[in-house]
Amino acid sequence: MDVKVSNSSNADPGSGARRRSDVTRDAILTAARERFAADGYERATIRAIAKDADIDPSMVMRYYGNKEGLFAAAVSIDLSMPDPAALPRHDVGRALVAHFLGMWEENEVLTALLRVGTTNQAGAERMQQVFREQLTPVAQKACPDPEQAPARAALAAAQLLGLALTRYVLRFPPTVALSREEIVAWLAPTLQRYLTAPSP
Amino acid sequence: MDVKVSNSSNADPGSGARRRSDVTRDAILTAARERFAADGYERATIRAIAKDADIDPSMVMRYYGNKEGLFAAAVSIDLSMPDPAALPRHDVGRALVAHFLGMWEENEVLTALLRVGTTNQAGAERMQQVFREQLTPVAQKACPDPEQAPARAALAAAQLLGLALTRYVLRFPPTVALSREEIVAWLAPTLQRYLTAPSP
DNA sequence: CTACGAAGTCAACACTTGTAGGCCAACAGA
DNA sequence: TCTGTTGGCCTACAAGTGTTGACTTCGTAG
Repeated sequence: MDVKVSNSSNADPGSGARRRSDVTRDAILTAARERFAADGYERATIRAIAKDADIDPSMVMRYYGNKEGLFAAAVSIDLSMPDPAALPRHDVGRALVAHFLGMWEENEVLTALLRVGTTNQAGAERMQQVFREQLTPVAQKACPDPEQAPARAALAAAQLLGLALTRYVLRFPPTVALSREEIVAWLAPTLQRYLTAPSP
Repeated sequence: MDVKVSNSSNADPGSGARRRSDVTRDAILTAARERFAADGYERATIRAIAKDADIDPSMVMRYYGNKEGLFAAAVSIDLSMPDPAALPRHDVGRALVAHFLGMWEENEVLTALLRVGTTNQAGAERMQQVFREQLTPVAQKACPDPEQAPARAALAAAQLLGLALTRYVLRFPPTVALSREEIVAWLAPTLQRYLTAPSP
């Protein structure tokens, strides 16, 4: 229950006291991310994760308290959205789609969160939080009326998540077959309209 | 193993020999649909479904063989797409969005399939099949080059499934707050473009 | 070197899961 | 009425789950 806060991601060797166990902790997190991404919450068992990380299942409990704690620690998302002010307003749609495609392909955490979000309440809330905190600000800068930002961000999220769902989770063959350039070309005008066009 | 084919959904009282157990079979299917929609595949246990249907878990096994058999029997989807020929080509986007919204709100099976598809291989394949067989023909009639129909249908599916995901599964508040009319107004042009516009 | 705390191992727990098989009651045709 | 079939319930099992606590090993400060 009294799990100590990990600072393993804080790569500051000066102030942060690195513990001897940090390598194990990271191995657990890496294995957890893979399993959650591949199997979803229920089928990613602590035993399987521990086996992947080549440690004892009880270590997972010791370091992360319980399965939910492990999930929370494993899935911390930073969409690293570009500074909205720096985005060209007339091309924000294209920039967003390209950015998201890159994020999604280099980072399995997003797939993990999407898989878990559909089955697990905590996962769904985490997903909400990520998009609210990280996508809405962009919408706020881009759209004509700031009050509409949440709705416009939600529309954009629907399009982006739908693409991720069909491409990286359900793996619809035609969607997988599309090149990144084609996807950008098709989706950019959609995002552009959701974010900047006047309300229909 | 030798599960007999249910004809409970075939409401032909003349030829189809109705069995005494059909009411139980239907109760099981109804409960299964609810549980799969609410909990996904893993967390929808046979015991819970049986309890909802007010029968013994072993009945589920007897009638549907195993859990996968139950899922297959419970989730049979008919999007009942309107005849593509009857659709006005210039307004196919609006018609599609409206149709899908109606389908999704009256039929929890779609939510069940979406939830299960993200965790379960069989679910993902079933989902693929549904969209391939039922959405692609519409795209074929609507789009300029029939060869592009799968890709265009996939783009439309991404947008529609993304909306369903954020509205009915993840329940993003801004998406839930949108009225059906607003959703149609926003998404119709997108679908229209994905299906009918020239390739970008 | 020694002692102490951290890191890691092992075995077990309480529980849930899908699934199997035996048993009894209700029905239908003779 | 008797008999074979169908519908239904109960108990049980083997496997797998998250989780716990006691034990051993290791690294290091004194």
